[in-house]
This record gives sequence, C-alpha cells and structure tokens, in this order.
Amino acid sequence: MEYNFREIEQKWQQRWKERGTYRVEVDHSKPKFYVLDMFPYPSGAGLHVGHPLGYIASDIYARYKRLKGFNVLHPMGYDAFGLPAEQYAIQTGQHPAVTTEQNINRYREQLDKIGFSFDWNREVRTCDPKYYHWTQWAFLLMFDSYYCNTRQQARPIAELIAAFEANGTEGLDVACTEELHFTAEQWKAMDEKRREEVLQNYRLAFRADTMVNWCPQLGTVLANDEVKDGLSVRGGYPVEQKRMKQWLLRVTAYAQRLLDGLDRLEWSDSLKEIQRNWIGRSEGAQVFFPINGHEEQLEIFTTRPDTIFGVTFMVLAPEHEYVARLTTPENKAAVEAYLEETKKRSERERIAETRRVSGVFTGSYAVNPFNGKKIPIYISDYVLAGYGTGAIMAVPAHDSRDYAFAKHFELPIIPVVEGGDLSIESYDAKAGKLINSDFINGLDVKEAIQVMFREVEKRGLGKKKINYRLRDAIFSRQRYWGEPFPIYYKDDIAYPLPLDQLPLELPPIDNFGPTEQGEPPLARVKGWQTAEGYPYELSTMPGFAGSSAYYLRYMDPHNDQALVSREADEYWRSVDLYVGGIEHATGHLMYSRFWNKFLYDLGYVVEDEPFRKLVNQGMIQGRSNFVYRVVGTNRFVSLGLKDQYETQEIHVDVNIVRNDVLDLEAFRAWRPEYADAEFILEDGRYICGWAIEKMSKSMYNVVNPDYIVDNYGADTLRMYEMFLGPLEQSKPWDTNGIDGVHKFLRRLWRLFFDGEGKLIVTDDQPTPAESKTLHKTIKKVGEDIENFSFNTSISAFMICLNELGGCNKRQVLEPLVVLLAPFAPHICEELWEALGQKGSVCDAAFPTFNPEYLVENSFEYPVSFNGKVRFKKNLPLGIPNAEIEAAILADPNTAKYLEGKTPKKFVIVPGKIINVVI
RNA sequence: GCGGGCAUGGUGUAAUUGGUAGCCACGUUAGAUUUAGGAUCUAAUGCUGAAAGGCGUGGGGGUUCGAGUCCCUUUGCCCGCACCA
Repeated sequence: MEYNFREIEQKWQQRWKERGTYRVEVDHSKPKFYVLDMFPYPSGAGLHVGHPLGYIASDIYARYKRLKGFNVLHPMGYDAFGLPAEQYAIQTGQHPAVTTEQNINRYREQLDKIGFSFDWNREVRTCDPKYYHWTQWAFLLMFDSYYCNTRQQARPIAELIAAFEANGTEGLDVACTEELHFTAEQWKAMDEKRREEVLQNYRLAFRADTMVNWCPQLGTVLANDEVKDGLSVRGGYPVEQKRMKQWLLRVTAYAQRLLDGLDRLEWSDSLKEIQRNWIGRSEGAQVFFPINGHEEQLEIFTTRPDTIFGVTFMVLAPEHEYVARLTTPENKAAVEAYLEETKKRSERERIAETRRVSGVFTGSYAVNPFNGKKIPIYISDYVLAGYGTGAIMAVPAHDSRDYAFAKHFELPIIPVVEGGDLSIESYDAKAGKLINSDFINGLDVKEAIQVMFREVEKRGLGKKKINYRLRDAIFSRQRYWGEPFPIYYKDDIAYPLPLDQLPLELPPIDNFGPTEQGEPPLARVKGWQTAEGYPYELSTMPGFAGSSAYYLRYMDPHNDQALVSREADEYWRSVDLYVGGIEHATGHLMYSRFWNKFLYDLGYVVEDEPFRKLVNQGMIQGRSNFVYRVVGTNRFVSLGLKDQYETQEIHVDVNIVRNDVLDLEAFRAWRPEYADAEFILEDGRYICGWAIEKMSKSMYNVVNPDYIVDNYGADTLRMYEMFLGPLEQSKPWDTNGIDGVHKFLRRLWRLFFDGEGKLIVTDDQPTPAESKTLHKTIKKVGEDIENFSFNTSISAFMICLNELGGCNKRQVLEPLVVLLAPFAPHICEELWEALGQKGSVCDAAFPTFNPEYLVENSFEYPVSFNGKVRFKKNLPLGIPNAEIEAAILADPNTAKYLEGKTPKKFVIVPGKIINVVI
C-alpha cells in the first residue's frame, strides 16, 4: 500500500481536534515556552504559499520544544480591523464584519489543512468587543498617566495633579509636548477647561493640534510607518501634510528605554539597527540666539556646537511659529509667496525635488551669542518643522545643505575646521583642528564639541540635549472599522468613559464613507453619545492598537476581569520566540514594545520587553512562467526556438506548468482565446520561460497552499517550504523540486510497509553503521532546529535515509519518527501508531544523542605547523589537543619528518599516529 | 548621502566557522523495470580536456603552510533611513 497522505492527514487532523492534543494550560510542573507568530490580517485573497512559511518554522520549533519537555504556548488569532475590509465595504456596501468573518473562516480552513499545533481555544480577534475591551482599557490607562523622567516610568496623572497643586511645575522633569511653567497658585486659578488643556500636555494618550500625514483618498490620517515615499502603504495613495487635532500616544517618552532595551534582545542586528535608526538618537546642544529688536530668542538644536563661530545665517522651517513675527514689512510679500508655494508642494514632490535650493529672507537678524555678529534669518523648507526646534544655525563651511543654500544666496562661508576645499564642497567630517574660533582654536573637533557643551551651559545660552527622530504616534483614524475611543466630549473637553462601561461597542452602520462635511463615518450614527447625551469621539483607533498587546491576551484569552491575570502572566511572562516579517520593524514591533513597557510601569505585566527572541522569515517571491506567442498569430513557440520568431512574452498560470513544461491541454482550457492555440514544440514538449517576480494575481504566479496539500500533502508542503533555503532569506517559490521531499516521505513509508500495507518493521539489533547514522542525525537535527536551520535538518534526514538503505529495524525507526515529527507530524503520527505506540507522537521524548556511536577507528586531523604542531579544532575521543601534539613530537620519526615541511593532516588511530599527509 | 546585508554549478543551496569547495535536492543524460507513467531502481553530472592534467566560490590585491570564510579595494544587486541640523 502506497503512502496515502490524504487519508492520513485527514485522520490525524480529526483526531487532534477530538483529543484536544494542542490544548495547553498553566502547568507549574513543567518549564514554559511561548512560541508566537505575528497574527495575520485576513485578506480576501486567502493565503498563498508564502504566508505559512513563518508559521511552519514556528510550528516545528514549538513541536520540538514540546518533545523536549516544555509546556508550549502556541496560539493563533486574527488582526481583523483594518483598511482593506473597509475600502471593500465602501465599494460594495458589504459590512466589514461580514467580509472579515468570511475571510477568517477561509484562513482557518487553509491553516487547518497544514497541520499546525495551534491551541485554537486561545484564538483572539482584534475586532471582537471582548478583545477590544482591553485595547480601550489600555488607552484609558494611558490617558490617565504621565511619564516621569526622574523615575523613568509612567505614573498615574493624579500624582502630577498633586504636584501641580503643591508646587506648580517647579522641580518637575516629565515628558511633555512643550515646556510649561506655572506656579501652584496659577494652577489653582485655572478653570476646568484650562486645566485639561494643560494636562493634555502631559498625558501619555493625548489630543493635540499637530502636523499629520493626511491621505485624502483614504479619508484618514496615517502614522509615519504607514507612509512610504509619500504614499500610503495600504493602497498607495498620495499623502499630504496637514495640521489637525488628533489623538496621539506619547511614544517619545520611551525613546531612550526603547533604545536601551534592544541590547538585551535576541533580534537580528539588522532589525535592531532599523529600530535604532527610527528612534534616531542624537546628542547635541540647545542654543538660544538673541534676535535684534525682539524679546524672544531663537532656539536651535545642533550636533556641532564646535562650528558656532562659522555661523553665517539662520534658517527657520516655513511652519515655524516665529515666521510671521520676524518677517519685516518690506519682506512680507516675498515671504508669504514662499509660504504659499511650499504649502502647495506635496510631500511627494518635496521628496522628488530633494536638494532643490529654495528660501526667502525674513528681514530680521539674530546675534551670534559667542561673537556678537549680526546674522540674517532665512526661511527654507530644507529645515523641517518636525525635527529639533524647526530652526537651525547654518554653518555653510561644514554642512553640505547649508553650503548649497549659501552658494545660492551668495552668503559668506567661514571655515572653522581645517581640511577640505571649500571652493568645491563643504567639509562635513568630524575631524580636524578648529580655526577662526576664538577660545577653541587649535582644538580637535571632538574635544571642541565637549568644550562647547560646557561653555554653552556655563554662559546660560542653552544646554546639552538629546534629540530623537522618533515622533509621537498619531492614534486616531477618521475611519469606521476600528476600535471606538472610550471618550466623550463635554464643552469640547475630552472625558474618559468609566472603566465599567467598557467595551464601548462599534455601532452598526450602512454607509461607510465620510460624511458630506468630511467627518468620519461614525458621525452618521444617531445616538453615538453617552446616556446623558454627550457625543462620543468620532474617529477610531489605528491598526496597530489591536496588535500591540495581543500576545498578552493569548495567555488568558477568556478573562473578563483583566487583560491577563497575574497568575497567567507570571507563568507565561513574555514571548520566547516570535516569528514574523521584517515589515513590522518600525510599526508593530515599536508600538508593542512601548505598550508593554507602559503596562510594565504600572505593574500590569511582569516583563519589560515583550519579545525575547525574534526571527524574521524571508519573503517568498513568485516564479512566473511565460509562453511566447508569435506576433499576430495564435501560435506559441517553445523557449529554445523563440529567437527564430518575432514573439510576445505572455504570463502563463504557473499551475498549468510543470518543471517548465507547459500542459498543452490545460493551456487550451485556460482561456477561451487559447482554445485553438497551436504550438511549436522542441523535443515534443513546450518549454516555458521563467522569471522571479512578486507573487501576485496579475503575474499568474500565485501558488495556493491548498493546491500543494491536495497534490502532495501537508507534510510535503511543510518540509518543502523549509527545504527551500534559509528561513530568514527571501527566495522564490518553485514547485519544481517538491518531488524531492515527497519522494523522501514515500521512501520512509516503504521502510515500514510492504506493497500490501503489512508492517515489515523488525526487532533486529541495528548494526554499528546504522546506529552511527541514527545518532549523527539526532545530533545534527537537534542542533539545526536550535539554530533555525531547518533546510539543513531536512538534508540531514535525506542523508540518513540514503545511508540507512533498506534498514527497517524498530530501534532505528522509532527514534527517527519522533525526530521527524515536528516537520511532518501527520505521517509520523501514523507511523508511531503503526509501531504500536499509544498516544500522540507529540508527547514522545526527543531522542537522546549518544556520542559513543560516533566514535571511529581513525581520524584525519587538520593541523598547522610552524615549529610547533597546532590543531585547528578540538578533536573527538575526548583527548586534549595538547596531548596529541606531545605524542606527535615525541615520536622521533615524525618529528624528523616534520622538519622543513608542512603537514596537512595526520591520520590518527586513537593513541597512535599512523600517517602524515603532506 | 548615511547605515545594514548579499554574491558559490543549469536551479535552490551546503561547507564541521580558516582545513579535500559543491553536501542534500531539483534538473539533465544513460541504463534497468514496466502495457503505461508526472512510478520505482542504478549510474553519471562544476567548467575544460580523449586522457593525464588544468581552471574554478562577482573582479583586483593582501594576510596565512592553507581563504568561499579574515583584511583592503572594486563592481553588481537587495533592504532600511533620508534636506534629521
């Protein structure tokens, strides 16, 4: 009887479900291990073969850990709020809840076919009110907290209010939108509205008037990580900058901790680097420049205070608050024209026109506080309102952008660091001796920076300051399909809903677009207000809200008293292994860390970081196939002969091509226009061309995992996806080649059963060679799984089978089945049962490796010799290298032989050298 | 521009981490078996050459007894950030 994967897989998936094989509970008698996949957004297109890659890897690891005796938490759920379902709803009128439900069911069906060890009892859906109850809860907690820089943690806002009442802002070091100063008396004199405005300056979830990424086509604002190259990540629509009142999360309060935390994480260097980059810490000085004829001073941030004697002009961002104030009457027209012009340029145009020099003079002058020189103040859009203070001191000699600006406006360029040729370009390097710089002349740049930090503070001109590129996260979306804010308004003051009224459920709606007045869809809902008639917030939370703490919810998914119970959290703690795509580097992975640290500060979770180890699986690209139509005909010419004709390359569905050979009948049936296609064949076959492209419908290169499961089985799919190459590497899917692993499973099957399906496993003792093969495989596979090198472990299985030949001895096959079970669970369950074992192979113990079986009679040892014999690695047999070295040199013949020669290898029998190979 | 990564047969890849380059598969070729095969088994398969041999890890240089691996340089590709002061 042949290996019938369809029957076997169905049978075991059914049994796993009935027996609850993958259910897991807190069990203090076992060590825990938490393996998590980034939960999917259930899109309408269903899964393609690339999606399960990470799930398969994590499943193998989870199953392996279970064999190793761990209590493994391995849950799955759905990130179910989001733009695509809502866009679809706007187009079709179908409620997103309905399409989302359909998509989830489809995903579940596809996932089930692959045989994952998920505990589905713990499934979460972000759009479920029982789930988003806790998203709203966390938001209210943030609303009710501020960040104390002194203690480096979030604290209840009540403590801040108490401090205001006692001393005003005196002596406070807290995270805020802008530095405020007031006394206790002033605080007490404020009315409720004014007080709330002040508190918004400190709350961790707060409302502010801010520059946002506005996407008109989507009708909503977007976070920075949702915008790429001036286009929305979802949909690819243009995004513009706009000032709007929005909810934000004060992520910047955590910038330093988010940065420091990275050092303790087992994440790839590249991913950590992306996060460091995104946080963008830079050390510099805040310096105040007096302005001629004005009370105010101009605050700037610079990382190069050493170049302050080279300042020849100042530049403000067009949005800077001083712009109007500093513009003199005679320059007013020019400035206004410039502001108008920059406002019109979209983000996208600005990126495209990078380095186009433009700007305008305000007519005002600042004074260099170090030498009293008068310096003109300009406005230019090369200075960004969002970074630093939105104003800079320009040093054209040592900054390329300032240099370009100075050249364009014919402003003076004063060198203050030796080196470079200023007639060609600015000298930006942080190296050289200072010149033209008064008391820092002769110092090295690095020294000079430190001296200036001290000098700026000593003279009261400013202070040393750390600046971050990280921005506070814009937290509202003018959309329907998201978590409603548990916020209502009275007198335009935002009030939190009492916790016992959570969840605030999303009301039904039938028109999903914005209103005629441009308000969010929730404005259409009559009665979207509290019992007392106060209106609720109209926007909803962004996609990352629901995904920021879902890993905590899996620990205790049915708890209606808390996000997670203390008991569950103390047992499961944090995710030991997180597998997912690198595309979440600056979004989800940043917000989750922030969210977790916040909950940690307030004592709701016990771990400071959510994801201890993280593995990024590579993307699976498509491998497209082409046919070549002879231009103007319905004849198709095979790849090798196409150069003899004038042809047109046409994508052909990869599912009707096998090993690049086209299935002619299937092709004729594919599309009506090809029904009477003719073919010019080579060697009786039609060979298709191919290319690596993104996997997408339009390229006809999408391979559905269902198709692979139906034709080869889930076990083959699982193994082949791993065999394709290193997990973290991007690689194309190529169904050619899947026969290799499928053949492996069939050969394995035939070791157990004869043609009639009779078990042919014997109880004979294995030979030393067979034992050696087995233990070599146990060692290799164990190490490879630990290193996430699944492709090489599959090679190891194949080598094992090749070496075993037809060995069908129980003592070899039994451990092998357990070893293979994480990769191919269905067939291994079947074989395990056939061997007469009770229970699931999932509950077996990972076979123990016995090094004795690997001992050989002789070894070849690579050495180096330069007067002394040196072994390049540790030798087997437990003999110390030094002992063997001594033995070699003690042998007079060998020692003589070695003189003037360089041996490559020694062939050694334990205890005795028998040969030296030159 | 700054930062990170990659480059090995016709293809995907492997290399005990500085020690016989190409494991394991796919594909290809030949043979066996079969009514048939998208089945099974056997053998060959980096390039070149009849062979002996020579050449070979993007290019150039270096360190080393020895380099796919380390260093310098260069080319090409991928990713992240980007007028970030």
